[in-house]
Amino acid sequence: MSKRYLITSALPYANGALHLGHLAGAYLPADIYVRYLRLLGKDVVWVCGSDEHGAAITIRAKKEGVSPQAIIDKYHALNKNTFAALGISFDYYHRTSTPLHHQTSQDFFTTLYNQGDQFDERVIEQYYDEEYDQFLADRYIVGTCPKCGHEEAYGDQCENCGSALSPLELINPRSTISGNSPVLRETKHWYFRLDKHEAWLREWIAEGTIAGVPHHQAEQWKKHVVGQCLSWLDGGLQPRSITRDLDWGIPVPLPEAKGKVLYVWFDAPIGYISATKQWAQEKGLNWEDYWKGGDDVELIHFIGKDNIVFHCIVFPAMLRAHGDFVLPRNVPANQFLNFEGQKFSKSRGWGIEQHQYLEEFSDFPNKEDALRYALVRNLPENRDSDFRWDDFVDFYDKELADNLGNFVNRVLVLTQKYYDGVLPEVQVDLSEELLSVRRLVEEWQLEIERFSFKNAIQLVMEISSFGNTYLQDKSPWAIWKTDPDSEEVKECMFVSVQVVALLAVLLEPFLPFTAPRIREVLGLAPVAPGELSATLDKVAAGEPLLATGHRLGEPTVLFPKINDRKDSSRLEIIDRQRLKLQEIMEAEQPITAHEPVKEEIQYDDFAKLDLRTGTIVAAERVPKADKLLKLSVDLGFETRTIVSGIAEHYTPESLAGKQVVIVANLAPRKLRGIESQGMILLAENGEGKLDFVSWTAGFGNGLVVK
RNA sequence: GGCGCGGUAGCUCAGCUGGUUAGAGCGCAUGAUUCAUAAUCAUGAGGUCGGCGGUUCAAGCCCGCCUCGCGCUACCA
Repeated sequence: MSKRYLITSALPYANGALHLGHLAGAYLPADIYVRYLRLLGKDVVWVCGSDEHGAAITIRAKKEGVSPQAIIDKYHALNKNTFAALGISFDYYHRTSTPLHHQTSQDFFTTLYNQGDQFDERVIEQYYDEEYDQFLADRYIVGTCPKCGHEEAYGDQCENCGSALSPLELINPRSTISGNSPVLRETKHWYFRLDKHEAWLREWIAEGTIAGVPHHQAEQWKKHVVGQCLSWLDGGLQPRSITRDLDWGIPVPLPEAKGKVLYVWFDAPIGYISATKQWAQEKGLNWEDYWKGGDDVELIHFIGKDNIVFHCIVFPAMLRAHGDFVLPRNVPANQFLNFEGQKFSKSRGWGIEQHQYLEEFSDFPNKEDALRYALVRNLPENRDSDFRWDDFVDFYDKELADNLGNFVNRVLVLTQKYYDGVLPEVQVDLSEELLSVRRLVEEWQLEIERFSFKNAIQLVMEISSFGNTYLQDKSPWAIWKTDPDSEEVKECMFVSVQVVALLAVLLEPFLPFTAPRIREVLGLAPVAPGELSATLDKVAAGEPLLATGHRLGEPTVLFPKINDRKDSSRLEIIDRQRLKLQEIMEAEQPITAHEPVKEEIQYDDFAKLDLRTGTIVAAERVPKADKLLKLSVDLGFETRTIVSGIAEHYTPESLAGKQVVIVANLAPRKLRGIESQGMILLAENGEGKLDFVSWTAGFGNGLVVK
């Protein structure tokens, strides 16, 4: 029996939009993996959906004066549509507010409850709002933080100092519903006996075995995942409360639990199950084949690192407590993506949300794949990484346009020119010509199966690079000039076209918008499920992907460059983003205006510097450089040529006669082919403006500054 | 405070179980080339692998201490 793959991505919480960090964390990697599996013709289902319960949603609804239902409807639709627009190809995007999910969660609870030993009942004291006659969830209580004195700390956390709190710790607690001081009252809650699962969980995570029976290869899990889990287990597992006094959520299915709902963290992962049920129902399949198929099922959870403990400890414990369910074979959690060096922050406006990207880049060609590529190239697979617009531009221009796009284009153009787009007949041993490509493809497959998508996409680019190098080595254009019937040229073009055809398949998981366009210019239909298997076989056997006589389509530009001399429109889109960030930074400047003073040095360190007075006698722009000016500085005893990166701040004409201070003993350095013999001193303020360190005219050139 | 993960070329990052001269891309320098989206190709410069100490015939990879970043988690109740 062949394996079935059950893939999940963390359910987005339906009270807000998702930013690029979320996309890079749990959705894009999963999409790549799932598309890869489908290309291999595997039996795979990928589920996700909106997580729509919890106090945060009711509070937000109250604040905005709308119903919780309105909130979740809005964000469910937004997130679902945005994912779809970015090519995130879930098999099912469900939601936890559906009756099916409620029923599934209640059944799950009841099963555990009926076992008798999975839950504890505890009566605890909790704050109660007497005016509104209800218990207050942690988030409904504010008060003064005992650690930092912040007066608006929530019952679960102080947003000022970040410390985790319990409502009982707050000084002067008040209800956010009535504003009154709440009173303590007894209430009953149910606790999941996580502690009873500690032993097998440790073995499962550390060894990858369950009661000695192999389940997965523990060393294939990411280090930070295993590390954090073992750290948690070492701290000892405690029974965990799974119910809340709240009116928004899934009612606890017990007669004595009126007014109580399942804690959102309990029902959310069950959402994976209900989503699969719904999908299977609509497909006429049996959901249990995927969740209860034992060793035939590969369950993979894609999440961000904030969710590790939940998906590696709590949810597996729930699944095993329930019985029959499979456990995740791997949880390839990603770390966090930062944005231009800082964390995404909605309140600061720092970062960009997925839907916002699509809107603001609406005029950017191939914007979906441009974003996907920038993110894959920089996935936080093993540590936090950083999204920068500079990288976005570089990846797009240097790799997508110059390497990949240009390769495809030159192959197509040459083949059209020489053979009217029809593949010539050749005698060529592809397994020999494409030996290195074959190795790269094998490596590519291994990397994907190790969840190393960053490596995998770079291997694809190496194949494209191989193509460029191959073309350059053969230089068919040189041969063709004298011998248009050359066998060598035919072979070269035939082989090159095979590489393009291969790229179109390998790229599909990463660039699902571009891959079909390449197929189109090759005269092929979009790639079909399972086609990768056949492709890999052909590559291994040295058989062509496109045969002699195949007719290619007309070449088109896949990626028009951002830095394009004739068309600045794409650069303008990027520049608007840069400007936005600059404005945020400037608005915040006054608070963090000064740079920290550097490490202490000794007098001798200072004495090494030879600073001299000088006068700029001539200045001119450096050709082909936006920022550089070539300056001639009179030091009295000699005139130095100094290249300085100030062209964006000063015109050459304004500089002649300017008194400056230079570093006279700095090692010379060539910039844009001109040797710069020193460095001009300037100060830079918080807004990036510059000013010269100067001296009074007439005092003298070449004098030592100390 | 404890624990986990990370700190590798100017920048962004690879380096699987310790093994000869530490890798890639970008940037920079030099040269070649012109089919192509001013694209491509070759060559080169550049690293005390966060710091100190230790184990080993041999350490970026192992151990200890320190330091910085990210995260988890406590305590002083």
